Amino acid sequence: MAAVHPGQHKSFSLPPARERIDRAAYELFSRHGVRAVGVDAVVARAGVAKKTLYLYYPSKEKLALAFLQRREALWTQAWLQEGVNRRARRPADRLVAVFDLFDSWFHRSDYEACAFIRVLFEHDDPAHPIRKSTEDHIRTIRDFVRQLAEEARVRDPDGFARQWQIVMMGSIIAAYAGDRDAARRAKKLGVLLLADAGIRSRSRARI
Amino acid sequence: MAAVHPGQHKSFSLPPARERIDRAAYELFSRHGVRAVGVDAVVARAGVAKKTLYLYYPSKEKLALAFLQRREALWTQAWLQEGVNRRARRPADRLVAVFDLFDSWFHRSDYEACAFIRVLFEHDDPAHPIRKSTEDHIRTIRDFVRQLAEEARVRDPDGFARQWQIVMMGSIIAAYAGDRDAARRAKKLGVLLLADAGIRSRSRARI
DNA sequence: CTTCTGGTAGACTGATCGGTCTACCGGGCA
DNA sequence: TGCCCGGTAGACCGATCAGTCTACCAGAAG
Repeated sequence: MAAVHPGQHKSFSLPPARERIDRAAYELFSRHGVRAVGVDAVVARAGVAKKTLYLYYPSKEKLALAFLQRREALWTQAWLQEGVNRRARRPADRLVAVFDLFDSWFHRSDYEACAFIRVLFEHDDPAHPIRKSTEDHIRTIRDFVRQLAEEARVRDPDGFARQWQIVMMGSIIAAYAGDRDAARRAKKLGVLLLADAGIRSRSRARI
Repeated sequence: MAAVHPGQHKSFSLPPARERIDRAAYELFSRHGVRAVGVDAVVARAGVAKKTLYLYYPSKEKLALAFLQRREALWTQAWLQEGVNRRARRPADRLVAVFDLFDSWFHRSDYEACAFIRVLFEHDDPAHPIRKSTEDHIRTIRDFVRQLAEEARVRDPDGFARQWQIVMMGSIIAAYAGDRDAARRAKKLGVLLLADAGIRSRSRARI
């Protein structure tokens, strides 16, 4: 028994098998949802034996929860949060930059919409762990928006963040239903909201 | 062979069996979506033989399309459109009344969110007939909003309607994710939009 | 009376689901 | 050399899926 953690490879990285499973689950669940994708499809895409998947995850549900975690790491944090922080400095401009990011997202040919909303709709039982997890991840996004709102000295940061997120989610649906310019329309709404909150955003003139 | 239309009962009404099927499908598909509900569940709830369902509908897909039609009749027309027309007279006030209706909807204990959005997310293939149908029904709702926007003499009725629908759909998701006051927040957004379009709504003072 | 019709009850098919299990394999290490 | 271990390939299980089929039944019509 060597002094390595269980599940840890000798090269001090995750076993390639597990990483391939996580990646395959991410690609399939992001695009098609959890219900529509069977474990056989995940296993086939990962190029892995079924038993290997069940070595790392005791059930499909746990795999789905891990997928939602990964979605938060890759989408919410690495893409959305780092994206807006890179695009602007002032908090109000960072808020508006959300919709600039959305605009490029909506125009991707493989636009897959929001996995959290998609999986949220797959479970109508409010007590189901997967549903509660999606609500947590949606709340995390709102917390990020509220943080920016506080930095921008908005009057009611919580109410502002909830309104902002309504516009975010609504534009995601609109884009998925065919309106690829939904981000541009959402941006106008955002600028209106900021103006109403007494904040002047630099991006206003650019519309 | 009597002179009655095929499929028509002697009492000049739809056969009770078919009506029970449609009602059962409506209740189940509205709440849980199409994918999550099996035909056996529909049949059981309707108290009908499986063969009877397949007498009226050649496949589950056709049943789902009929359900979406019924949803438009009951939700879009009878509930939403007639509701706002009853609540207000001036077009701008009717627009705002959408969110008053939403508020009572969101606070129902059996709030089921929007079936069109739910079913839209169930099908990622843009060419799938069910997905195209949901997009049609979403467009129908937007047409209704645009009609009101035109009557309210809004500058860009199409753009306005698309923004209005972004707020509508976003609030539906927010409410489903736990924020039961989403309609109140959406109403504020709507009033902002109307004010920006140069329209003064009567409901502004009431917020 | 018989016959036709619209319906019921439910067995059945083949596919697919999540999940388990056996048998095997190859590289590193003692 | 031989063993352990992470992994593969894939058969298998019971449940459920959409959809079909047989057998039966009640009421109205001729």
